Amino acid sequence: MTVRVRFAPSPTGYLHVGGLRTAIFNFLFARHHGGVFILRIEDTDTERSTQAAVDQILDSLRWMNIAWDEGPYFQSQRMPLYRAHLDRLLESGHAYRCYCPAEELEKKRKAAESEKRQYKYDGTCRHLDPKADPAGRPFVIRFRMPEKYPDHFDDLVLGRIPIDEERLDDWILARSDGMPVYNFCVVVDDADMRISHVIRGNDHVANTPRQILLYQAFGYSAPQFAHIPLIHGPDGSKLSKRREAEYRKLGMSVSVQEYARMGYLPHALFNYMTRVGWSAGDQELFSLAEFIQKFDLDGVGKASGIMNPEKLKWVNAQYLKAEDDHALAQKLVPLLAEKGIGTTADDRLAKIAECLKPRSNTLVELAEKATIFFIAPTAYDEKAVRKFWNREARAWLEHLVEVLPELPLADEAAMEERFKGFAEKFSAGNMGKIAQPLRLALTGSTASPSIFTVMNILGKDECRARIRRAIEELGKLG
RNA sequence: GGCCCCAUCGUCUAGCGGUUAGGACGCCGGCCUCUCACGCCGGUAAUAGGGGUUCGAGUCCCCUUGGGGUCACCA
Repeated sequence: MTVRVRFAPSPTGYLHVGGLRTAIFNFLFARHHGGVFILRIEDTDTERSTQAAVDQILDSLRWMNIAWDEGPYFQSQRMPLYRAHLDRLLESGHAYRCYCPAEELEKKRKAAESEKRQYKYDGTCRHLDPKADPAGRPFVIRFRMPEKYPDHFDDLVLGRIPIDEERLDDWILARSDGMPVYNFCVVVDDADMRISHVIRGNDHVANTPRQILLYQAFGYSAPQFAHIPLIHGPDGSKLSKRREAEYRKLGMSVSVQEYARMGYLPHALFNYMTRVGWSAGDQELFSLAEFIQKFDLDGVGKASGIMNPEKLKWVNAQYLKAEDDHALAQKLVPLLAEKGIGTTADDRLAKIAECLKPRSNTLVELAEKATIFFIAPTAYDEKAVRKFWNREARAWLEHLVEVLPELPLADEAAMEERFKGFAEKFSAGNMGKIAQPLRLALTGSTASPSIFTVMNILGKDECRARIRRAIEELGKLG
């Protein structure tokens, strides 16, 4: 049997990380088994579905490099298929028209609630003669619960799930406007698309019995179900778009595209998300090829996980360090442009990326640190000024400006040798005593890549200008 | 509240009857060092509780507790 799986988001907003994880699990499962990964947009809720959301979801998936093999299919374009299936159920008696007004049903529901009773549809229209339909009156289509049904189903990750205790009534298949409802469309579509495995969040387990009954009513065999654990926010509850403000404070988000904005690499996000709820021994970092080779449902745990932005950051830092310097430069260009720095992804920018990547967790951080190579410091760290800019420092910086023309800036190893000589002369061999005042002059702070790398990237002219400016400032200190 | 699911360090997890309960993030030390990082070395920290089963339970069963999910003419 060929594996066919699908990711079926509803386009009511951007792609959120929980959905992303479901997409990843399906994608990896398909690739691992040489199967087909299908994308289906569940837009039967015309009130809430938007084209903008569809675009955002597709963009996020593309950004994550999660490529689908079929689709996207849109449920809104498959009405004839649903109609035909509805008719089939109506004809076979597995469904019937219900004319109960929504308000009345709502009243009954409220009543049940106040009496602390479980609400169930009372079956008012269950035994109406289908031929005696009161023409013109609005109706919904309900499923006719069979007498007999399976007492459980087997979930690939959760195991045996009982359904005999399930609260099942004659639920609605199609709204009064004729639009079929989610629980109906999934089944028709999954059957029509010959889905072999339904891998989805375990917030869907309660829906599964109904869907299984529908398969049964149609005479279709049901796919295998795999309900993966949800990902929760730091407070332990389901990730919610409404909590976004709180998440932002913690350096996280529910929005996939937000991670792009925050400077995360798509594969880092991919790696992190996959590893919550799935593992293969002690390994933390996987290439896509490794994920495909190792991913399977038996590695999926049952317990839900909590999103940990700190670890995501670490994973991202790992991939940042491993990223090619020119590729990084490429990604940096637009971020620098936002800061008003116009540059191309040249060798110089690659060199900047190289020395900054072990010092950054995200692309945004990297771009931030990179500015110092384009814009001379306008202020100097006060504490550092007091500590490093003294009379000796001034003498040393003045000497440096003088000998600058003959220094081999491009040869960092040779520069280090020359500096050892300077250290002997100006600070009794203490490299720190000459490096720090210079670093302060060049960058305005006491933290930067190797001073030799900084000089190399800046070049002689820029170094001279910055050092002179520093000497000037130093002079004002008296 | 009914029903369902889950339960190993703060977090992600390994473990699939016999381990000094392992790894990772974080945190704390140390090393490296021109600063900051990276890296390396070390440390901190867990089997929710109670009953069983067994020669032997993190591993199997039951109960309690805790957490989560779900109860629409949403998906």
